[in-house]
Amino acid sequence: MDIEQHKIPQATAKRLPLYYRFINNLHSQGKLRVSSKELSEAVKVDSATIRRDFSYFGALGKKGYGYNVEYLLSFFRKTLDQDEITKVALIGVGNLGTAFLHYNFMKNNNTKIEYAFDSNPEKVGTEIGGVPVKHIDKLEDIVKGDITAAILTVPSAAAQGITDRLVHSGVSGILNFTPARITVPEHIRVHHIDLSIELQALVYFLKHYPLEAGEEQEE
Amino acid sequence: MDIEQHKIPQATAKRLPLYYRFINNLHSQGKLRVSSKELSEAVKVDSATIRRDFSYFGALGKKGYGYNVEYLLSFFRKTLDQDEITKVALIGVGNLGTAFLHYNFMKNNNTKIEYAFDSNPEKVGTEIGGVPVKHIDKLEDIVKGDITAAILTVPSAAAQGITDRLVHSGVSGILNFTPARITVPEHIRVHHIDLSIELQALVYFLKHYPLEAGEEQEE
DNA sequence: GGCAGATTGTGAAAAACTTAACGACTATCT
DNA sequence: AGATAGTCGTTAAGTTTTTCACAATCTGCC
Repeated sequence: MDIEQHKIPQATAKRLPLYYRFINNLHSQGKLRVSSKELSEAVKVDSATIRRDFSYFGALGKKGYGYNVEYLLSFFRKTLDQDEITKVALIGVGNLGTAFLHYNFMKNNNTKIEYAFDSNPEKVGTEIGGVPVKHIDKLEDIVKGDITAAILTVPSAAAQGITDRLVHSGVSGILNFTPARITVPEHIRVHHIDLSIELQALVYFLKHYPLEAGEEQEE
Repeated sequence: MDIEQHKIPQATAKRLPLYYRFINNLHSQGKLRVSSKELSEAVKVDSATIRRDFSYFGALGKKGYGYNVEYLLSFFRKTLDQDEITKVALIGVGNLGTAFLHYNFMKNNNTKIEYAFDSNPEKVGTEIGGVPVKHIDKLEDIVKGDITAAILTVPSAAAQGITDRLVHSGVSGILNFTPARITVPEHIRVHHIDLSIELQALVYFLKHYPLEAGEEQEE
């Protein structure tokens, strides 16, 4: 089964959590069916792309009818949540880290932030958004063998050092919010999200790609 | 000149701010020249892609030599900063909003957050990261005609309402950090960044696309 | 039961993006 | 001066992603 999964395009994989959330919304609103066109308007993805994305998983809909929300939801739950919850650690309880901890993650979600780490003694020992804050010195002890992924919200000067310790403690993925581009062994996956770059890119697009009626938006 | 700019692929445009920052770093480290290979290792983008990206702007480098850091920097400054600074407003001074305000934006940057808005009377009137916090009721008065883009860091229930007010006040771009997919007229550009989806996508990739030696990383 | 209208799933084409490969050129070493 | 190693810009090939467009087929109504 894992072999076949490889046929799902990465672009599709990135949209799955988005679909999942909106289907969840529809379900809690009591909606029974939805068409690719409706969904398209809600998530801002072309309806043909949605149908194509869904089709990678087989025939989830019915012609002339659309998709059954209940069925779609249970399908996504099975596909995305897959067995067990992924345990995550968050490093760096500044403003950004705190924002993450307050996010209501467990809703519709296959991930749980188990621990946060910081070096500030005023924060260590407290609990934020239900997540205990540990001292950064304990990183290896606590993470080792138990945690799969890490969210990196430390100052960029500390990024590579903490990364090395995370890799050494066996995490397989890092969500890097620092401006530093961290270096990791080949088997570790890193996604970078850089707030400053996102803003600059938006501004560049505003200046150089003014939207005319009919042009579409992208992520 | 603006007409020709349209030939730059969007994928390239998104990488420009990243290149810009690293070239800046190199420059402040006193480095005089850099090759696409070196740069590739620093920013984690294939060296051929970098050469291709740069080439959209003409011949910036010298064969057998590489790129002159000083020249590259002045070129990017001209291209990205383009005349004047873009004025930005931030709506919602929660943890995420505060993180943004503390970001050192003006460094290497063509954008400035001029005002923040919130409804909390304890925050209104203060200044965070050098940015004055105004009451949300004043949004239209202050934004109108002066502000080009907005960063939306409000609770998702408020997202569409604030969006409508921003559009009405004449902003052309919105960086939306709420999980809601907002609806705007066609001439307004929206970039969505959804923290929860980023985490879920990372986890999905970890489970279904385990990295082997030789596979590459993407954003 | 039958028909009008709706909507999927997908083949095929187009578009967008990345990567490999190489000719042309530079710098430096001996 | 010639040899060597390094590097760009670009052509061409490859890959991935999006979009079009429509037959197949289901629903809902009469």
